[in-house]
Amino acid sequence: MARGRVQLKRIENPVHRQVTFCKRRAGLLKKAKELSILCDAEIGLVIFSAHGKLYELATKGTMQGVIERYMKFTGAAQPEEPPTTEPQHHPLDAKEEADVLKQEIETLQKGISYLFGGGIGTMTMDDLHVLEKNLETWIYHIRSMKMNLMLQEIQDLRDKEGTLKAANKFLHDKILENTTAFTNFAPFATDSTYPLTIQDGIFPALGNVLG
Amino acid sequence: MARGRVQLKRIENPVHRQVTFCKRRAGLLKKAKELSILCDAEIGLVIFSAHGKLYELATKGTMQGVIERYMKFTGAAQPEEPPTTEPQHHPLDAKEEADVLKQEIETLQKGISYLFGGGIGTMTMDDLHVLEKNLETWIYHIRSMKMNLMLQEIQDLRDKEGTLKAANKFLHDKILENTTAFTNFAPFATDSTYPLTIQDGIFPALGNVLG
DNA sequence: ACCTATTGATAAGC
DNA sequence: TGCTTATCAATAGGT
Repeated sequence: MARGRVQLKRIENPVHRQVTFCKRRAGLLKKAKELSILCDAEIGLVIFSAHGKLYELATKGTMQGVIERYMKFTGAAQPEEPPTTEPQHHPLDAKEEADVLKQEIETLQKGISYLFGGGIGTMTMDDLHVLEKNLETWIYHIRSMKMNLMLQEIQDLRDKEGTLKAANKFLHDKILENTTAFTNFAPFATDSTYPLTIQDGIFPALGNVLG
Repeated sequence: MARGRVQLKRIENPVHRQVTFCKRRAGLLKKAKELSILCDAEIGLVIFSAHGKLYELATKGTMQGVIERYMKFTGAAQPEEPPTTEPQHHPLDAKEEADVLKQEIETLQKGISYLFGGGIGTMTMDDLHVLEKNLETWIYHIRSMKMNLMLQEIQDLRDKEGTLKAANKFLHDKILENTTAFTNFAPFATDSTYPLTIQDGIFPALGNVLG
């Protein structure tokens, strides 16, 4: 790296090894964060020092989440994880659905309180049945709302696309107009081959899927 | 790093993003290996690309070993080995998903034929139970695939947005360049107030919702 | 994929 | 552990 090449071999001097470990560990964690941010990747990094100390980094969630996702890929069993009982906060920008979501979360909390307050042992079959139905209803609403939010984003992105395309056309027309007026002085206009259009209809079947 | 500083922000241009991902991923894996060798550390590194592909590195043993060691440190329950449910499909692209979808539809049709062919009256409770389970599985897969398709479209629309913004900037710069050269003959250039930018971050919380 | 100008990381030294 | 600096490594942009 600096002031002399480094052999790819265990550093014998314990002081040098410790210093290098600290520096390179920081560098590695930084690089991992950068990769995750720049390229939208989820990264889990676990480092055990020679002495057994743990250093970790998980982008886009928790290390547990990364491990579970990894497990799914490799086909191994997933670690048992208690279901998240804490209501996730959704910092949505003035969305009407946020209120509905909060209401649904309250419903869930009531169910949780009900479950842990009374204790499972004291619950009758009817109680369990009611709770089950409530949970099913809740899951249904959550799924619907997730769908709606995604559909909303798709629509807004399409709107953005339309606006940007219109802006492009406007600017392009301006260049053409200028070219017509000052042909001799605007040679650049003819080689303005920057892509102005993008394929449409990439997802013609989405309507079917979403329907 | 080189030839211009890099913003610590998601790279919008999908081509640049992919290229940078490949390069930096290789660099990160190399750095991790070096740290492990030089400083005698055990490292587990898991990288999921934005498209869902998995890249991993485990020094001094297997990733399973790293995960188990990590679990011991954090005190979380260790993964129970046995029940490998299904060979999970790799991240599906649109075509693969379409094929799977067709196959699932055939499965549904078989179920429908079964239902109406034999008649409900002739079906045993076991038959109904099997059919129910199949339908549940089918619904699950359909929902997953709908989610994936929508996420894919969101991603592609974001990519489109980046490209269009880049095109806008190019055209806008051309106009400015032209304005500088022919100020007296291009009065239009100064009232070129067409909106060139659009707010970002409209859906900052989508990750939470989708998670 | 390969090339090179630059930036970023870091080994030594203190 | 932190700071400085000489030097090497990583890599962004281009071909």
